[in-house]
Amino acid sequence: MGRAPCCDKTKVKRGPWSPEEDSTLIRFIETHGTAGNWIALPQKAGLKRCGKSCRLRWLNYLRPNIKHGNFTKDEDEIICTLYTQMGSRWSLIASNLPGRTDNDVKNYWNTKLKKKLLAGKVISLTTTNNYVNSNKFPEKSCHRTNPHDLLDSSISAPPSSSTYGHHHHNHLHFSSFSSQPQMISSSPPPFPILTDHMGYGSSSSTVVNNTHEISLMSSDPNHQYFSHHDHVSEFSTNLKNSSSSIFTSSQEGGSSSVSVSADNSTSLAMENNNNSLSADGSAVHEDLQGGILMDFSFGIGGPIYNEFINSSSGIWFQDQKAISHEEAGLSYCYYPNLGDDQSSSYADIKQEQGLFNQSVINQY
DNA sequence: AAAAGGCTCAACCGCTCTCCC
DNA sequence: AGGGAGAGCGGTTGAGCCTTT
Repeated sequence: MGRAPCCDKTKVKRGPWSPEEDSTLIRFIETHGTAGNWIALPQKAGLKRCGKSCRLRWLNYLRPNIKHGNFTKDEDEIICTLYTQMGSRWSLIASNLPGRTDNDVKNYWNTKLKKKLLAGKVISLTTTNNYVNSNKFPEKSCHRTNPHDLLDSSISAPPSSSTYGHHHHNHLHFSSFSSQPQMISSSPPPFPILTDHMGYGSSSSTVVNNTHEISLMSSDPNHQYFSHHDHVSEFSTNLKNSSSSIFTSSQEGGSSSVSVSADNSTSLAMENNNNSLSADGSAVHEDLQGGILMDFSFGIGGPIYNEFINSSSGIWFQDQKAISHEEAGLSYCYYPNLGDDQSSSYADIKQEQGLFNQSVINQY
């Protein structure tokens, strides 16, 4: 048995507010305040509205100093950071953004920011960030949301038995696809980590007519998209000649990717905020030693893609821990010939898994 | 030009929390 | 301590606008 409704739904107006209703509500509240009783307010104000509707209209639209639209990059970062810290607690998140309402932040997240995140265009997430006033954030009801909750996920490609500390051969075993995410290690990787705390973007590398193409998207508004065909062959050579190198995109919230052509040559794409300087990887791989391709931190990263075998997989790192796609909240594939249909992508990957293991892992 | 599909966001719903008697 | 009522919150909806075909 449910709770009694707050008002008679048949006797109150619903739907969009008219300018007249808005001005009536504004005038009343400016004169009398809410008196701490929204339920009684509409009758006193002469509005044929539910008290909850009045409250919502005032808080989300009519009260002074409300900002709408045009979220700034800083606001993006705050929202994303707080979301990872506390989950969808929109009112708390909004309380850290002057002039923003919980409804606005929620809508912005659901319609735009989540997509930006998927595209790798947002985020500088730092574990030390603490925008939250702890007084407003009672531990009692605190729930943290794992990044994988950020996004719908239907593919999991957990690198199940691999360890990333093996320096001689790369034991990236994608032994089975499981619906359960599997942590492959919880220890920090035993090698240097380059970190670009400013960078966030995305990258992809594909093979077209047996030629590697690398594309990058930068957070730099002047270099939103660029490609680095010129560096590919040189870098591919470096990659092939390195029997035990770690290739890291080394950025926070950025990404890296690899492509493998039919002749088993490879190319690597990386993104960070320094755009072209490290886009071909040359600036970041020289000092590193190890055995696998990876991406650190929160970003979309580490996908390994081979269009000839129609597969995609990879390893993600978050807070220097190896995690699966699903744990990273990134278990999707938007690669052209996998399509946006996540379920079919999963089927494709699953079907081609064995071939994928052979062709790709042998590169490292 | 029209239809279909996608997107946005204000508004609603129903639940939990908090306060007060 | 228990219960009722209002406030607050997050999830969801759907009308209207925009874009694509």
